[in-house]
Amino acid sequence: MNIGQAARASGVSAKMIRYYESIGLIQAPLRTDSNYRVYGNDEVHVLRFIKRARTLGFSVDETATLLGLWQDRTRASAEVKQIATAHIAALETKVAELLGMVRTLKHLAHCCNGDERPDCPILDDLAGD
Amino acid sequence: MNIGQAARASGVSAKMIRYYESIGLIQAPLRTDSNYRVYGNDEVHVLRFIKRARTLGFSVDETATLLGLWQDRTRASAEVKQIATAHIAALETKVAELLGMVRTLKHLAHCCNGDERPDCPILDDLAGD
DNA sequence: CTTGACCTTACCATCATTGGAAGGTTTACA
DNA sequence: TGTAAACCTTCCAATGATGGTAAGGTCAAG
Repeated sequence: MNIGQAARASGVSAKMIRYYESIGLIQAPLRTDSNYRVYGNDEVHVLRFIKRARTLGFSVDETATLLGLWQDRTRASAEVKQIATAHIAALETKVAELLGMVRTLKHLAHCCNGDERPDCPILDDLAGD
Repeated sequence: MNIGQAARASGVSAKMIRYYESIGLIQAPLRTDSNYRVYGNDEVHVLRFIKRARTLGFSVDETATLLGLWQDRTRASAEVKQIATAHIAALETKVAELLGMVRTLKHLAHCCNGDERPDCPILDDLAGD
């Protein structure tokens, strides 16, 4: 399988596959005589694992750790759960932050006439008035 | 006022003040004979405006637009409200995305024993099993 | 045999921010 | 007056994850 086919099969772009290889997240695959990377089903499986982890918001570093645990048949599920739980907490912190912004902005937008007049509580707030 | 004092007065780091100047978000200030930047209260006010806009999650580009509107006394508040409203929508989209991740992860974490055994529904999900 | 679709490496850009190095200036204190 | 600390200056590099592009080699179908 060429890198393009592996990309289509995994949902990870060829560009990112090369990048993941360059940072050591995945192993360098064998090459053909003409220097093309060659992938098999196992590699695609790994790429899909990575894709899914990234989709769930895990950083590449966390993904590397999860990948290591996945490939370690003697891992304790507690370790995985701990990473997931910490990630959930980080996501919830982020959500709370964003909701704080939303709350403030909604209040300001609600107070703003939004017409042709220049008076604008949104700008007043930004200016600290 | 030196850049360090302006930084302390505005909450924007000296580093970022120089950066904002370099990208044209703020005007280049006067300099002393020894080439030090000199700021006054107006400049600090602008920096605080920028700081507040960034805190509310506006991009630097959006901040530049808001700054322009702030300094245009004939602006229509509708224009500002439109930007704020669009930004609220973007934030809410992001929140929904994150909450989707949280929902999935909580479900998986709930199903995972989190003990010394290797069986782990979290990894199984990531692997696509 | 040519054409188009692939592959390769090697850069550059994004976005906002931080860090550091190397060197000049100002201030405070002995 | 000397000096050391705390400033300031510019320039360059890195972050994280990805997209883009350019220059060149390869493969497969017509």
